Amino acid sequence: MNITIRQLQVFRTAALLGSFTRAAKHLHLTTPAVSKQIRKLESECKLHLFEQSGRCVNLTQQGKRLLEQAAQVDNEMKLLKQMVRDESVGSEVSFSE
Amino acid sequence: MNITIRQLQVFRTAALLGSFTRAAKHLHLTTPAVSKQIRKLESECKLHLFEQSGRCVNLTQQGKRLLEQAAQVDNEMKLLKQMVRDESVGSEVSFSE
DNA sequence: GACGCTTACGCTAGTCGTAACCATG
DNA sequence: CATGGTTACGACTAGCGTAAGCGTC
Repeated sequence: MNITIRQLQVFRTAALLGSFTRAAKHLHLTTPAVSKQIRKLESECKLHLFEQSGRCVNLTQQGKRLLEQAAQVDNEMKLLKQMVRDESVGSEVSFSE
Repeated sequence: MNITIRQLQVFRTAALLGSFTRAAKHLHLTTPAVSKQIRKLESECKLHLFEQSGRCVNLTQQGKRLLEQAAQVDNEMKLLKQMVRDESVGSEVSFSE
């Protein structure tokens, strides 16, 4: 069970946008990259996250639950990065990113 | 600013055990691996995390603050993994890990 | 036939271990 | 001189892009 922040980030984007292609554009990636990250996450979790109905993808029930929890993790991670940013401003030159 | 779960995990272990070598043993890694992860995390955050006093390492003030926030992230991540584990048990065979 | 997800293949970057090095007690 | 952190180097894995394939409208 090796879940990465990156996988959750890609998963969340795809879930919220309802499309791998749109998620890819939003993250400045390609569709295959998104597809593979999702697939890897699914194999790590041993869960079906998306259901392909026609030409668009929808979250499964398990996917929805994971999405909620992933949002929590993402939120804490955002707080951490914000804190890091505040700290580094006080001590040395902060390079814009 | 590309911070990974892995880096935070290694950082937390090293901080709590007060030693890179002990952290390495605890995580089934080698000392250089731990040292490099910490160093990479420091360069990503642009923060000094550890202060080497003699032959043992101690957290700086910034390090202590990061440790607290890292614990929050780790906690949410643990909840996520727990949730995943519960879900996958209900749907298919769960391989022990 | 256009759009969207998937698979195959190659490349680059990240991660780890072994070995050698340096500093401290 | 024993212990602990760092640097150098090589091997392995992961992540991404391009190209080609397949199904749906």
